[in-house]
Amino acid sequence: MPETPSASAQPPHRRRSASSRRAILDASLDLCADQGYGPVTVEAIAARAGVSKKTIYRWWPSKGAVVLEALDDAANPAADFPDSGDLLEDLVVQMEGLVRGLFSDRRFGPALVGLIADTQHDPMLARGLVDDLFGPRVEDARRRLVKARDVGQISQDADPNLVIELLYAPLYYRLLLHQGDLHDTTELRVLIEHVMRAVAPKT
Amino acid sequence: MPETPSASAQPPHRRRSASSRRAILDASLDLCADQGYGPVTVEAIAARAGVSKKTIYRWWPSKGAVVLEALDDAANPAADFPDSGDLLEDLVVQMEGLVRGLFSDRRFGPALVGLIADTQHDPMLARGLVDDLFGPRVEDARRRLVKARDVGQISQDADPNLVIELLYAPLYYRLLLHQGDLHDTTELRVLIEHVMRAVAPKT
Amino acid sequence: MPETPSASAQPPHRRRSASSRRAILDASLDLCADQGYGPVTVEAIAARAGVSKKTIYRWWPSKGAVVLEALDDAANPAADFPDSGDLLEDLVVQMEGLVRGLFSDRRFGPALVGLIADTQHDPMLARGLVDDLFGPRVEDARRRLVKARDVGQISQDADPNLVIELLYAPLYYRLLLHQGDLHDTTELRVLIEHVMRAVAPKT
Amino acid sequence: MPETPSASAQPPHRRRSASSRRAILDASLDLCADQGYGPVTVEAIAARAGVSKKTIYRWWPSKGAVVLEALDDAANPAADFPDSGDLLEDLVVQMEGLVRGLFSDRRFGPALVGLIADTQHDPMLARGLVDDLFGPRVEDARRRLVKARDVGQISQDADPNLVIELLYAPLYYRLLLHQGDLHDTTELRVLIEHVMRAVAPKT
DNA sequence: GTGTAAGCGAGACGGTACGTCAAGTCTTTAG
DNA sequence: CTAAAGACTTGACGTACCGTCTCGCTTACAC
Repeated sequence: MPETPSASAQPPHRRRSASSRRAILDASLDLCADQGYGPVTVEAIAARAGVSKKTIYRWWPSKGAVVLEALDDAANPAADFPDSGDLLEDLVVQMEGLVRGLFSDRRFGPALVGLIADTQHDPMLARGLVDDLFGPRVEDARRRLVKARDVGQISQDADPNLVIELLYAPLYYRLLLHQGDLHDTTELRVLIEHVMRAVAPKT
Repeated sequence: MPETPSASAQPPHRRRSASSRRAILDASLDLCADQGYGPVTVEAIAARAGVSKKTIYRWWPSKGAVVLEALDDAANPAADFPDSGDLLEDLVVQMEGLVRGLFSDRRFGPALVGLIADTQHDPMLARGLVDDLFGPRVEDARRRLVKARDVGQISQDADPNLVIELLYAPLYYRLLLHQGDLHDTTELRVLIEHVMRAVAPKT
Repeated sequence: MPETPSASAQPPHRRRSASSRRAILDASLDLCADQGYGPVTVEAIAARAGVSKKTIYRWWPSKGAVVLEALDDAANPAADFPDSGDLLEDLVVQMEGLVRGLFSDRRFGPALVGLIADTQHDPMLARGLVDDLFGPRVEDARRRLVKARDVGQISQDADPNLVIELLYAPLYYRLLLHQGDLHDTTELRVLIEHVMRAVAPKT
Repeated sequence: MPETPSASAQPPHRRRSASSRRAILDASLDLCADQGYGPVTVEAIAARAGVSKKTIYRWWPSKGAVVLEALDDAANPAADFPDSGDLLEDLVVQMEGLVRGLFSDRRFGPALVGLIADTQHDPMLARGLVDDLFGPRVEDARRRLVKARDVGQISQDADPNLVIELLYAPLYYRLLLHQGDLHDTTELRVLIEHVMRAVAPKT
């Protein structure tokens, strides 16, 4: 019997410092909160994290990549899409959580906006943003909507992707142009109700 | 009243060069088209416009202000919101024009996205963007929607501002995240129809 | 009749700052005196001169070029080779001055030694050192020796270049290997007398 | 007393790798030959020797110390000063050997020059250079000259140290300033003859 | 008409940050 | 315990732009 039968050895990096990584990710979001994304520099992240620039450049290609990983890392815990059976209430709950993160936590909103801007001239970063940060979360929402459609809560014709855009795009629109609005839950509920009306099942 | 007889109170600069201004605005958009907004520098704008940096800094406080004025300048001609009486068709026409500008003309989309990003750490620029570029155009749309509501084409309860967001936010959402999609007019029409259904007048 | 007939206009740089140049040259020698040539950095020169690094790199290709110009600049005043008719006394006077500069002024010796070292991997700098710094001074000495030979003070067979090496090489030898010796004038005179004996005219 | 029975009191390091040492010394001279002393780095030496940087730093304090040991090691075999009774011919033979090493072997000249430069800000290295590399060889020469003086081949007044400087300083002078000259044996013989004339015994 | 003062091109300047390189230290893994 | 591998902090490298600041030149206005 061969030892370690299915074990495949792949030590890609040897001994990367977990504490440095943590400090860098934390520092990057803290600085975004303080000054906004734009003025943040790799130099400043390194200084605040108590880390050398080289260590940052060893593991990330750019400031954007650091912030992206930091956001992904920070957002992970709040991942799962609720599923109580009541689509409208589930959407309210999920989007309220998102809004809280984007608008209230000064660490997330500015960071995300700046990141989006950087993707305009950094295709790799754009890939990362869409695939790693937005992708899984959009997929969660899509699954929830497909399920709702299957049980007849929304119209058979409704395109989940379009619904997602109708729901979430206004959030980002406000985040970008009126940084800090939409604290009001009522407003959010009104938005969702409108979208639900647009895709209501045909009687 | 003979005060300020012939003075029309606008001699702010006495001998500003119109040709330099043109060259600068053109150069800024051209460079945005070539490389995206981020990598564009005042230095490069000056060089391409055949102008000294000093001349740029004399009239604009930052690269963002230049690009903002350039966009405003370029977008002005295509301003007026159509009003044929048929709201849906008017929206289709107007939004198709907008989409064409944002997605097809490589000079506008990237410039606008980068501009939005810069507003995150430049409040003056944010004011300028909302007041000068978006403001008048949103107001046009709002007026058209109020009129449609008055004649009963959409529900009395419908909030024009919310409708505007439902319509336009998805455009910007795609512009930012999937730079280049939504060439398809059909897709655009589907979006508008959904929103119209959300605010359809109650029978 | 043409005005300013032979005047040729050639403004190579426009408005180079003389005060920055002075500050940079002074700072470079001061730092050499403090720490020796090796540890001196362009960064430190810039900081001490109150000047930006860019200003240094605009006018000089390397630290070595700065120090070379600084040395040349500082040594210029003491240029002329004495000529009293008495070769031996002239040599004593001239070499004493040189020794004083190289061994006593902490700014010159270390700077020169480090410069020589850098020439080993910088051919441009080597050219500059030989042509600009050593060249004119060696030529002065050569002329004095040729004159002495013409009037029969040294042998007709004596090669001025060899005499120069016999005289000056020991100085540099000590400078490099026993940094700081040879304060003693007597010792210097003994050296010169030996060399004079080697090239004494044949009776 | 049976303590430390066969110990000959030299276990400073218990298991130093002789092959690593050889590889490091060789690599350091090879790199000096390729690029000159200045640009050589400990990193590059380690890489070329197939050795970790730590191993170099464990046994040597600096790049200079490595190169010094490498030079000493390489030069040792050719050490002994010839003594045929004819001082002039002995000098020619010895100095020709030296010149061959310094000027013809691209490994030695540049390495030595760079080393000398480093001594200007590294007193320990200066000690090592004078004591280990130059010291024994100068002492050899001094002994030969004292012997020549004792048998009346040179003047009783001649200071061996001064003679050494008159002979060897021009070599280093040329090595430093005209890297690569003096291949010509005739020139060398002329130099020696001049010095001999300077210290010829009085009638 | 002719100063004269502004706009203008050019570009040097003091800075900040870039992304890279090497120094010298330290830790982990293998022998 | 030594050695390789290589991650780490530090600090300088040489470059790119920033935004400010003279320079002369041209040019439109006010005398």
